[in-house]
Amino acid sequence: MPELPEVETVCRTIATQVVGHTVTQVVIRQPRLRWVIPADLATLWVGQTIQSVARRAKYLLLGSAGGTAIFHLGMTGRLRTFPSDSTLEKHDHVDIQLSNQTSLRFNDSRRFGALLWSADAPEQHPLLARLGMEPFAPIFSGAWLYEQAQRRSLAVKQFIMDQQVVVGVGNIYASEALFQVGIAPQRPASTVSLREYERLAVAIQDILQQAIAHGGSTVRDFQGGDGKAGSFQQQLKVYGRAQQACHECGTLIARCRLGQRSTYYCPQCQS
DNA sequence: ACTGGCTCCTGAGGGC
DNA sequence: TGCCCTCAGGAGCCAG
Repeated sequence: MPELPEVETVCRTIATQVVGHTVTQVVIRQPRLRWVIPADLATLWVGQTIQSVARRAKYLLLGSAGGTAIFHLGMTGRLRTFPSDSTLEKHDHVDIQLSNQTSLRFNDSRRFGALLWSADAPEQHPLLARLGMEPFAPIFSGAWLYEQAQRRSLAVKQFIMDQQVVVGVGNIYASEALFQVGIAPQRPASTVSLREYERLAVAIQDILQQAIAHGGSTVRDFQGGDGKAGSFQQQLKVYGRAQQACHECGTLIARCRLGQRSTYYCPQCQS
């Protein structure tokens, strides 16, 4: 699925393709995404010139004078430009036709994605207002994680996946980052030391950087703009490796569920 | 104020 | 070959 690195890539790519162009028509074939696309979105958007494309967490923000369109790619969402007359494919739910004869097309087989509209400053939209820190923000640090973790009894893996704490750490990366620093995923967040959070913060950034370098991580669903699956999955040390030998110590990788999510760890290396 | 469980959806993969 | 069942997951929402 699109993780933070992939969303950033999509953001940069479409920015070069849509900024400065005017929306001439919005075709909605399937309005029922994670939330129903607002009925007045097409009316509000048509005639607007896209002035900016930005990312906040995994949300993509297409700004114009009259408001901001907010996309989320969910797990299987893809957002690409095509010539306006190009052939439709299955799950092509929305087309934003632009004045340069291209169409920004949203395809999402599982429909966990979203397309919403914000008339006001998008950062005040309910979905964005309470988001946590960007992992590459200069002030993101172990000290900050440590501070946030006090009085939090939930598992540290769920804590770093909490979008109100730090954004963009998905299920795969959470398991991998915790393995990298030797912290057991089920430990209550408040029991992790400052020193450990300092290493964990670095590991989160490191894992995300690696994923970018390898073109994404998705085990099953993600395909990059070139249609190739990302290769980062081959770098995974624990995710999806239940009952296989740990690369570090040979102990069998364990699997458990935390917050309804598959969680992988080495019982020997992580404590 | 937190936490855990539920929910949306389709497609992959396994068993037979 | 095909059918059916299970599982996967981002993350907001809500009940406890």
